Amino acid sequence: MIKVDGRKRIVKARIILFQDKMLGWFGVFGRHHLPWRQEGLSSYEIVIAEVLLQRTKAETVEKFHALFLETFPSWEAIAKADNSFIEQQLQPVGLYRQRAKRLKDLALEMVGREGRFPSDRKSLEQIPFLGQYIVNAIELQLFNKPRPLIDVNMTRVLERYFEERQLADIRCDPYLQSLAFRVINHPRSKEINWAILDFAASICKARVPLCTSCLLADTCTFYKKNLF
DNA sequence: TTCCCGCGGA
DNA sequence: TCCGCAGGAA
Repeated sequence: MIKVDGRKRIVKARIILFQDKMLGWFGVFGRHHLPWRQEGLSSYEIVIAEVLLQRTKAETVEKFHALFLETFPSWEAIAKADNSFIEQQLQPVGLYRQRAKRLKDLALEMVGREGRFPSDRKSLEQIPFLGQYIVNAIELQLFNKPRPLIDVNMTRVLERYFEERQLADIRCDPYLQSLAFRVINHPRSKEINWAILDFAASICKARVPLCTSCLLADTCTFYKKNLF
């Protein structure tokens, strides 16, 4: 590692090694079947998936999201539905009261915009329910820009393999933000993002990481420190 | 910083 | 039982 601006900067070769390993792993073990990763989805379908995925396991959303899209096929359908009905439909995935209210606000806004998302980041962040994560997800998936999907899972993987963050809030940590961007800044940005999320869910798990079946263990900071 | 919430795995 | 989960807003 090299010191830059008083902080250790991870060398490029280590980033490239991580990217290559992740892409290789993703080809074999990635969750390619997840419905919101298929080609040709509308912006509505993509954003609804992100809304449902908040603090909710992908496996849970997977079983639920087709039914939800059937019930609410468009922003208009949500915008004109009763709040109590939206709550009722969201109940199986939890966080249903908050989600229903915010989703309705978002739907009303999107009806006013005729379903089109603005392409600049500042305008996106003005729209209700669109925080840093979902804005990144929109830029990544709708506008094909390299953007990191920094959630607790990606954070855990990056902290274990590279180095721990400085701040409690992952959205405000400049080290984590810049590291994540370097890692996903690649022609196959979308796949690397998904690879890290899948890898976090099935190998680099929060409670019991499966280091013995991890292809990155030999170069992993966390593994070396804990000597599994 | 805290709350929101049901689900599934350990 | 308990813990953690593709976050955002107050």
